[in-house]
Amino acid sequence: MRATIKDVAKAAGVSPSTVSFIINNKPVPISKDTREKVMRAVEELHYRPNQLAVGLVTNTTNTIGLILPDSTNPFFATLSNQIEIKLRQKNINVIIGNTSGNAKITREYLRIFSDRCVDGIILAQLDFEDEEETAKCQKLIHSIDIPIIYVDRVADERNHYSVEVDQKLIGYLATNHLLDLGHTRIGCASGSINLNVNSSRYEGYRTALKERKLTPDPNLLFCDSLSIECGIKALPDLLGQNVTAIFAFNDMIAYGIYKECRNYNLSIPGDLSVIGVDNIVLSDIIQPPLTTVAQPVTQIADYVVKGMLDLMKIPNIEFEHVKLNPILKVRASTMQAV
Amino acid sequence: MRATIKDVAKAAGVSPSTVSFIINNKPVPISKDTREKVMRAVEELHYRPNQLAVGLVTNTTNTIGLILPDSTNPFFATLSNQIEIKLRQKNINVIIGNTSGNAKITREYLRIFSDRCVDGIILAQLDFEDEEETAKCQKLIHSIDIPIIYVDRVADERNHYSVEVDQKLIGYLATNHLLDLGHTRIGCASGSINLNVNSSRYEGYRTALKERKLTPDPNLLFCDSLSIECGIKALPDLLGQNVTAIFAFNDMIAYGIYKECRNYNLSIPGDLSVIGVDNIVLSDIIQPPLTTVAQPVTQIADYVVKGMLDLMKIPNIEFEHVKLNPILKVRASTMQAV
DNA sequence: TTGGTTTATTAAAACGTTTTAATGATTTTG
DNA sequence: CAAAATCATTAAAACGTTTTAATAAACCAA
Repeated sequence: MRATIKDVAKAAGVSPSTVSFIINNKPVPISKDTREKVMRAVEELHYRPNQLAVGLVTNTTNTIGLILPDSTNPFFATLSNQIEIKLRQKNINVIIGNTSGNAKITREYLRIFSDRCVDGIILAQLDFEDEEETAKCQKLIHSIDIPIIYVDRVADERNHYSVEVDQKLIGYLATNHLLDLGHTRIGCASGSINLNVNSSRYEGYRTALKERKLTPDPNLLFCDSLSIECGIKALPDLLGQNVTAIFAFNDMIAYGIYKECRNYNLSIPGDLSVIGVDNIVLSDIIQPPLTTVAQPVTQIADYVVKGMLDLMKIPNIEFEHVKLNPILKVRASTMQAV
Repeated sequence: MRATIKDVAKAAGVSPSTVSFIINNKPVPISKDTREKVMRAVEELHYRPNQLAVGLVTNTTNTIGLILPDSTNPFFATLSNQIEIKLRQKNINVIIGNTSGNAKITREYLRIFSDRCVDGIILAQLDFEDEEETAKCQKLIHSIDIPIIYVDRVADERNHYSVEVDQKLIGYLATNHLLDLGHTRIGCASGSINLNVNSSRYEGYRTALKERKLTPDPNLLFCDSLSIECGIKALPDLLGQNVTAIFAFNDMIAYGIYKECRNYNLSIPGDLSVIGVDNIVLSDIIQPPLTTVAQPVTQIADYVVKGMLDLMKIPNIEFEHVKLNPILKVRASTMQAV
């Protein structure tokens, strides 16, 4: 049986209050003698406060909830890992909820985390196929009154603290790189275009084309999901449109294209240039190494954690909207158009 | 402000007990009328029970803690993802602790999870460099009296429920495959040999060699960590020993070897056969597709979840020790020795 | 000495639930 | 019709903490 504060109190011959004051270092005068007695009892009984009880009375749990689409995706895996490590140093624990990008599950986790009295929530996607669903989530977020930070996949709203990467710029950088290499028919392999991430990247793509007086061809946009399968499906479709390069909206999609290129006996970048987004660890290892637009994960995590700590201190602090810049990593999957 | 059970009781004109009985479907007679009044009040106030309070009195939190070395590693990412999804269906949440394979952090998480009254702990590594540290962990586990399941990286002990993959068989299968192809000087790129996973795999390797009357050469064992870096370091070392094939103790190590082979202008499998362990998603996409020994992640997760649910129902149920078989996936990174 | 501080400690309320035992009201039974 | 049984509801204790206000003892100044 776990020792309680009463057990400690009894063992030390003092009251529970005294024990509480001592273990929490409250600014209350305590005689040297009792302090020692209590500390000894704590040691001997291996006493540790029950965090449920502590949470109930203090109304803080030193826990934050992290809601993300898929921790299997290396980008989110790294992000959540970094967040966890940084928060642990502040004695804050992380509960994770994977939503598969599903609005219902997102709401479920919002409620669950709220029921558990987390001190804050980090939300990595609030933006769904169905606008109505998105609205429901927003409403819920508003009603559960917990500090919240949006990260990475940010909806268009200014009522929350947010940390994001400039998604348009991602599209712009990727497309510009391909244009610089002389490509003009550039396919896009995207996730659902109803999602902000994707539409923003696509917008960046269009901007880059227009700057060079090129007209974006809507047939060059293939939409599915941000996964390997998308790449596999996109390749034949886009080849049919005679593209010489593909802008994959993330590295996973690019991997799918790599895989399918083998079936078509196409060489990258000889027959097709490919550029991705995220700069997953393996993109440097895959053959040929993948040119990609990196999102500064560590920096994101830094800002998110900093923001969360601020928000926990001063709940109605003025919201910041951090926007970070992506970085183009040129490797060997893109080359001059012939 | 969140509504409490008292608020609901007041709104419905009944006592808190009545509300509690109703929302928890207790086998207590309740008039149709009050039931309706209460349900209406619950709806209107958006009442949801505070889980801290519930946990405090019921002594269950519907939470389990998952302790693993590194959720960034795709194998563990998939494992934890699967576990989370399956447990969510039983209304159980998962708290994750990443330890980086560090015994101190492991103990810290054990204590934290215990403080939070998790209903069970799934522990994916209990086996460290330093035996003393391992012992300390064991002792701690014993003292916090919470259902626990060991998974994947299991220490040599029979006092706990465990789910693991036959690690010796992994080594044996990998080595046998290379031997079948005519390789005889086979290097090993391993994580620390003091860890059970690695020593077992190495033992399987030795067994396979001996079965063919070959003497294992200790110089062919390179030890570092189960990461890309290990592969990068291992390659020059093992090439110095004139190996024709390398058994990488996981796929990440194999990726490191792939990467480094480019610097040495070596072709896989032409100049060097490589086999990995884990069958990470990307191993099928990397060029050449990696031959590897797969661990049945989904099955592991199934057994772990099943075991945990059993254990939560009957804490002193007889311990099971599930041992699953690995599966050899032959792809294109291994070929006949010349 | 008296009364005011300071020092050290504690009793008791509070946090939001569940659960046991008690209480009334109603119905059934003999 | 009284006693017993059933039905519907509630009061109060409990879970393990923190925190406020109260108490008691020791010290000090006038």
